[in-house]
Amino acid sequence: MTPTLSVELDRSSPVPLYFQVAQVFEKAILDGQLKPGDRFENELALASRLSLSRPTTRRAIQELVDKGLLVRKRGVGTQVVQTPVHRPVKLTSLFDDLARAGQEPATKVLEYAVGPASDEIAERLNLQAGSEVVTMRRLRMSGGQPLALMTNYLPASIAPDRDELERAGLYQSLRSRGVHIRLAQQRIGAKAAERDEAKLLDEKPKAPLLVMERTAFDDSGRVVEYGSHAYRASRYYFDTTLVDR
Amino acid sequence: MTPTLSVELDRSSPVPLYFQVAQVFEKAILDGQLKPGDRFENELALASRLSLSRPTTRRAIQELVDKGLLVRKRGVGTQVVQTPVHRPVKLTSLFDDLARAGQEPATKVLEYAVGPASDEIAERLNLQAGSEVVTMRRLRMSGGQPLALMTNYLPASIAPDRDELERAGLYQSLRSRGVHIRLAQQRIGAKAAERDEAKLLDEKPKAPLLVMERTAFDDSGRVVEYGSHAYRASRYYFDTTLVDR
DNA sequence: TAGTGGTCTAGACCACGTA
DNA sequence: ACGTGGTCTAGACCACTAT
Repeated sequence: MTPTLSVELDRSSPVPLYFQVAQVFEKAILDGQLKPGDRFENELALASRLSLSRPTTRRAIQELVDKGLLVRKRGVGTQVVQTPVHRPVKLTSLFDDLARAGQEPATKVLEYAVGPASDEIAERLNLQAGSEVVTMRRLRMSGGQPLALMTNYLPASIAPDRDELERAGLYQSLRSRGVHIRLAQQRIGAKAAERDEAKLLDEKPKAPLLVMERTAFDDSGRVVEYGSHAYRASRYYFDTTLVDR
Repeated sequence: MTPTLSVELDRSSPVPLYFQVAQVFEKAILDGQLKPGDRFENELALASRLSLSRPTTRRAIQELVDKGLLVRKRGVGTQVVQTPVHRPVKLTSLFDDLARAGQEPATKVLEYAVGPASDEIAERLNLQAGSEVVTMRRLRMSGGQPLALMTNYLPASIAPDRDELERAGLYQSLRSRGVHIRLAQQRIGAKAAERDEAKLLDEKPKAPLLVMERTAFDDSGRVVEYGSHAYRASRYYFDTTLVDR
């Protein structure tokens, strides 16, 4: 039997109603109050029970479908997925991820340089050739061990200075400068470690590395950052959830 | 200047209006009719121009935001992203991807076995221990070269037979059996090739491989497939797009 | 203040799957 | 035939940003 969850809504809150509803059910699913395979209340019944319009209720449910917690089948109904996902994919940086997981990340800034962009970097950042660009190379540590070697390029106009970079992550620094990253294109692959990479990451030369290239955009659609990262294969992976809508 | 795109709608078509609208603008962006950085028509104007309601228009725009082609900024407007994404991430299999790219994939089925599931596989497929499971090991070729070594486990009740597997991809076979995959959880990492993997993939032992583990669910939330794939790092990568909503 | 996107309402009709 | 999700309408009010 599917339990009927009590949902308390705060209409004076700035948090959207659909989000409040989604949160309650997300928690119920992850807590196990709603079990894998359980039938979910249908939209109309739920809307009526919560005194909400159907579109608002529908949007709440859709949030959970997009997160991979619910599955809908036309003409049939909505059900809780058998193995609800553990880690939703979000638009955060590695630093944020680790900080949230309580891993106490630390960053060593190996290089921080300002200068005219090479043709390749100018193109990747969508800047005119020769524009001022900050190049940074950092070693991310976690649990006392090297985890990732990260090379990033940013337009000099928005790049955080070296001190700030040491304290916070790159993304956090950008946020505090009013730059809001809204979109990222990533390419994930693998390669063998070069000699210098291996040395920095405490791996053997030709050890397998997980590599990620990322281009990040702000809410005006401008390129904010291009990064090329290499992770120790033994210590990192990417989780993704794909939904067919 | 932002050109005003003419949009022809077919209200008798089974294709949703929001989708028809989204398609027209997606094509315009990818064709370059709408250029990176261009201001996009605002919702209300577009709705009125197309004689559509605002929610329908909004949904069309949202589709393109989710695909990483547009960026919206509250109080400001909507703009075309500087470097529109080339490959949207979809819920398809490698076979579908390659077929679409005209690479003429071919699959060699190395192993096809039916038998009781091990404890680990039973758990991954959310089946009772000892349930009948099909284990398949396949080598995917592309352009005459090995590309990926794929090991998959499926409940015997829905698994395609060996012949069908050779002809079509796994996902296409499942679709033709009425199994619709709606959700996939993926974990992407890297590792060094084992001796047997290296031999099959025409790589040296310890060569870097890109590995992906995937659990796929159907529209009832049941586990349909668990797969563990290894790709030659030199020949494959994953593209993903993340959007902050 | 004007213009934009973000949210919300209260209905409606249709398509699909199951019984 | 019935119940479900999928789509669509025609409005409304609010929050944020720039001028």
